[in-house]
Formats: sequence, C-alpha cells, structure tokens
Amino acid sequence: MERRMEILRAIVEDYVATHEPVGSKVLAARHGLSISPATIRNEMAALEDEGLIIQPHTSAGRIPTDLGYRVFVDRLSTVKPLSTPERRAIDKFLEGAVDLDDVVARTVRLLAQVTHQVAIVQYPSLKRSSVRHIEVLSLAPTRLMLVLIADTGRVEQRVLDLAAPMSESALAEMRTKLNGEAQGKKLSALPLILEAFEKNFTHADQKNVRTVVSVILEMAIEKNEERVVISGTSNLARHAPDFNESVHPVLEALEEQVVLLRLLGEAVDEMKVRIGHEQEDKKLQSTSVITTGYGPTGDAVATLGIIGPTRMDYPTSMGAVSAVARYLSRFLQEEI
Amino acid sequence: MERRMEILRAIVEDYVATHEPVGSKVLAARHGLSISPATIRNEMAALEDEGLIIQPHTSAGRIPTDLGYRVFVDRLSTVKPLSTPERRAIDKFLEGAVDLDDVVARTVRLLAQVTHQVAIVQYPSLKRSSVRHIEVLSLAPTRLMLVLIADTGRVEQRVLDLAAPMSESALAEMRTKLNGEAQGKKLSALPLILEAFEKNFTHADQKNVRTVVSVILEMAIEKNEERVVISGTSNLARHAPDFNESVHPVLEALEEQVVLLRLLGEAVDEMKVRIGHEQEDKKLQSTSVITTGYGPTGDAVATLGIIGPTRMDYPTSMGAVSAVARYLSRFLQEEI
DNA sequence: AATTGGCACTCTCAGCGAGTAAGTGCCAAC
DNA sequence: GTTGGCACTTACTCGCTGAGAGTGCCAATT
Repeated sequence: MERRMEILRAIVEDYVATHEPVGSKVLAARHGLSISPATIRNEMAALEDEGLIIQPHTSAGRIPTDLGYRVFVDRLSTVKPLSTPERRAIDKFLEGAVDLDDVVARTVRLLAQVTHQVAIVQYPSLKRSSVRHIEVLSLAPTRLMLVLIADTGRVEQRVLDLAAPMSESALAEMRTKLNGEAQGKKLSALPLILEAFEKNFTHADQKNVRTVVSVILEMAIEKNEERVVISGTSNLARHAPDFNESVHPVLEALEEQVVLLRLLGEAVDEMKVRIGHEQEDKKLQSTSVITTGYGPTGDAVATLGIIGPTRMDYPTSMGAVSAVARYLSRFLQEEI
Repeated sequence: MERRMEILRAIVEDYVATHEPVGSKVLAARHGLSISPATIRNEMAALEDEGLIIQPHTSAGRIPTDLGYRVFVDRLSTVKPLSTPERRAIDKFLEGAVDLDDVVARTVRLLAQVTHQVAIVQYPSLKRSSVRHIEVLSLAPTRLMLVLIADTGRVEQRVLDLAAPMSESALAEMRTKLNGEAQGKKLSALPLILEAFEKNFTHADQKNVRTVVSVILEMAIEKNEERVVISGTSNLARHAPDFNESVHPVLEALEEQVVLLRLLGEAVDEMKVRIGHEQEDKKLQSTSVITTGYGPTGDAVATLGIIGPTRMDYPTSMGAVSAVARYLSRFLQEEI
C-alpha cells in the first residue's frame, strides 16, 4: 500500500514535470524505484481501479485524475520552502509600499510572478475590521464627504448631498459623537450602534444626520464590502493546452467578482486546496485553486491565493502561497 | 480608382464578417458589384501591388493588410451609430453610480460588453485637474491623513507620520492656508505654489509642514498620477486564432500599466485608431486600438478605448467607443 | 482601351494506408 | 509476490492522391 502511494507520487511528479502521460518503463528508470516495470504495471492497474489515475487511450501511459492529485496533496507532509533569492525578492517587492492599496497591488503582482500562475488577493474584509476613525468634511454647504478608516488599513470614502445646509457647529458635534460611538467597534456592529443615532441631535438636524448614517452603513456593509484584485492572467495562456480546449471560460469566470469571492470563501487560517471538479464553478473545473488567509494579527482578515491548471506543482505553489501570506501579514502588522 | 476603393471596402467587410480570405467570385456574387470576377481580379492585383491586400497563399483569396485597413478606416465618412437598445443599456448601466470609482468601473465593463472587445478606461488625469479641496485629518498625535479632492471627482488619500506632534491649532492653520493657496489651482501648478509654503509657519512647525507638502506633491504628481482599468480580457480568447498563434503576449502587454498608458497616450478630443504594426509595442502588433478622449467639460481629461484583433468591425467599434465617451462625459458633467 | 470568359496552373486541405513506437495486460517462470 | 516475455492495441507520422478554390494570363468582345 505504501509502495503504491509512492508510485502515485512518482506519477504525479513526473507528469507535472513533463506534461506527458507516464509509462511504467520510464517510471522505473527515472525514479529510484527498485522494482521492475512489470510490478509497476500491476500497481498501476490497482491505482486505476481506485480511480486515482487513468490512461488517455489504451496505448498511452497514465495521468493522475483529480482524485489522484487530491490524494497526492493530502499525503504531502511539507510544502516546499522558497529559495533564498525568492525570499529576498518578496522583501524587496513589498518594502516601498505607501498604503494599503499599494501593498495589495504589489502583493498580487508578486504572487503571480513567484508562482507563474494567476494570483488573487482580497482586501482585508470590512466585516472583520473595526472603526479607527470616521471623518466628516464639508465640501460645500449641502455637500459632505465621509471618510471611514478601518484598523486594517482600509479607507472608504463617499461624497453625499444633504437636503438642507448644516451648521459648522452641528457638523463638529456630529463628528465627535460619531467617533465617540463608533471608534473601536466592529463595522458589522455599526447598524445596531447607530440605529437611533439621530436622536442625539436637534430636530432640525435629524434628517441630515439620518442621511449621513445611512451612507456610513452603506460604505461599511452594503457597497463593495469585499474587494478583490487579480494579476497574472497571461500565465493562463502560457499553459493553455492544459485547459479543456480553451482559456476562454476560465478568463470569463475570473472577470466576475462574485466568482472570485466565492473562490476565496470565508477567510480562514489554514491553507485550502481545491482541485478540478472539487470546484463548484463549471468554468473552473479544469483548474485548481490554492488559498490561505492572512491578517496583521495572526487572525485571518482576508484571503489570497492562486489559480492554475490542475496539473501544477502543488508543493512549490503551496509553499509560495503560504510564504507570501506570511510576509504580507507581517508587513501589515508592522506598517499599518 | 473609386471602384478600386469600393472593392477594398467589400473585401474588408467580407473578411471581417466571415474570417476567411475572400475570392473574386464570391465578391462579385455577394456584393452588388456589377462587374465580372475577371475585372475584380485585375483590380485585386492592383490593390495587391499597392500593398493593401495580400493572399496568404497562391490558391487563396485575399485578405486586407494593416495598410488596407488603414485606408478603409480613413475613407470612412461616418461611424455606425448604436442601436436603441444599446443606448438604453448604457443609460441603465451608468445611472446608479455613486462615485468616480464606481463610474469608471461601470464604464469599462459597459464598453467591453458593447464592443465584445477588451476595454480600457483611464481615470481623469490629475495633471489636468484642479484642486477642489485639501483636507488634513489627525489620526493620532504624530499621524495625519491627507485627502486631496480634485474637480474631476478624483480623490486621493494618504496617511503619513510626522517627526513631532503638531498642535490642533497649527493643524487648523495649515488646513486653512493650504486651501487658500491651492484651491482652484491646477494640480500641475502645485509644486510652484507650495514651494515656500512652510515659511508661513513658526519655526517649530516648519518641518512638519514641509513633510505634509512633500506628501501632497507626491500624491498630485509622482505617485499613481494616471490610473487605468481594464475589462473584457476574456474577449481576447474568443477570437484567439486571430492573434499570431497565441494571446499570451497580448495578455502580457495588457498587464503592464506602462504599456496601457502609452497606448492611451495624451488625452485628445478626436478619435484615434491605431492598426496592427502602427503600434510601437511589438506584442500588440496583431491588434488594433481605438481611443478617444472624454471629460465633463468637453475638454478631454482622460482617454478610453478598446483593443481587439486587427480584423475587427471598425465602423461599429468606433461608433461604440465614441458613444460611450459621450455618455460618460455627460454623466460626469451632471453628477460630479 | 476596358471588360470578359476560358483555361492552365498552383496550392491547400482532407482522407487514406502503412509503418512505427509506446505502452499495456496477461501468463508462465522464478 | 515479483519478473521477463510476448501478443495486442492504439496514436502518431509520413507520403500520397484527388478535390476544390482561386489565381494569372490571354484572346475575344464591346
């Protein structure tokens, strides 16, 4: 049994490296297995019965099935660590970042470059952020700008029009009370906290305050609650033949925010690998996705990952994803 | 001569529609040209001498060269207007937009959808914007946030750390004077205007003020001065065989901001078409690019456009690009 | 002088058959 | 349980051929 798994491992590694179905003879030769091709053939027949490998046609070697990759990945004890120059590259890539947008943009490019796959990085989730500061600016008598700054570094802003002008003193009062109520609180708690907020104000101001509160809630909860950036789509075309006929459906799927968000899922700490048909999305069933959470505090506040052909180098890719997430978390902790 | 151009037009239209080299016989049949295939063959030989069409091989029909498309486009007197449902779709697409980010994001998706090509939209250029408001927020004793609001709707923000704390009154003074100096001025004029700005302050504050000014200049001039968004890359894969062998280099080029910016060029009002090898970028020489400027005031403050295979429907695509730019300009004028 | 029909010529493309190489499954021997 | 041997299956690569498309050119026509 153990030997059979060893053979599966060899098949996966060989196939990933060569992109060609692997036969019993080359397997015996190339890997240091001290057994004959005939024995390997017997084991291969068993592996095929178990649904872990198939032959594309009778006279060809074997290739792993999605299930085969799954077993391969599950039996991995360690992911491959990055090389020193790679680690240095990460440091250099991140070091000049000036704000969150910049960090995220750099990270996604970095991840695409290191893995040679499509990379996706989610912004820290507003849901898991707390309010650091809410600012209210008066741009014109009936026009305000709201700026919401979260502890994860996210900054959301919106311009809004008021029905009636608001005095500078009322504005200042609102600003103070708003921060008094909201600072340090989870964004997801804001609807409850600000429910009757306008009661604190004179009747004349209540309508305006209500408008402001509704926009704040919109920023915090409804609107682009989750943001995702993507990079390295050209890598898809590089291993084009891997995808059933065409990269088109894959590209199409990656253009939809909804799909990406579902792909990343709820942010959790441990690394997740979804292989081929384990994916719900039909268009992505010739791809595998590796994701992991990241966050300044150690708790995951968002997810990042890569998408590539099912025939990918899982140990190396998993190593890269995990390393980039770790570097990013540390960077956020120090800088934001 | 006129007839010869008529034949070129027919070849281009036929080839764009069918994707197949067009021969003299079908040309005579399909288009209402009242001349015989033999005559057409003579004219075709002439067109080939002029470098406007070629045959892929001896026994095939003719296809237009880049130069052929160029002549075809230059002789277009009118672009094709959009259909009513298309126009309605544009209105509907834009109407719910809440801020500039939203408008730009919707526009780029819209343009990709209408043209079935890759769409790119540049944010209004900061260079061509004026200062509407500069805000300075105190997040912590030595930590400020600067918000720069431009008249084109762009909002840039940055967090910075001060070397020493700054009093609330000094901050207020800086805010007032900053707006006094800068409001209404072109962003490109800021370096000159703020050159000796710190002289207005007490010696104790000068260092901090200098820091703030340098960050403002960075926001206004150096950093992401130009931003570009892109959409519809999956459309590339749809007409994949059009590109020399692979979409890979094209996708690669489109991932580089620098390339995109060069592609869009300086914002100018009139529509520009660049065809195949007219492009400087080697990777894009199997594509054509259609761009035009847009802006709330009628003056172009930025550029938008599409990228597709050289074999594209120019009249329709040009119509769509121009229409979307017009709608966007009007929307910005009303809303921002 | 321009246009047209006819025709020989060229070239691609699809289909076919044969030979080759790879790899398997099975069986008998170890 | 492992191994070597062997017959069998199948994809892939050529070269070949015939069909089809389209041209260029020439002589006849208007």
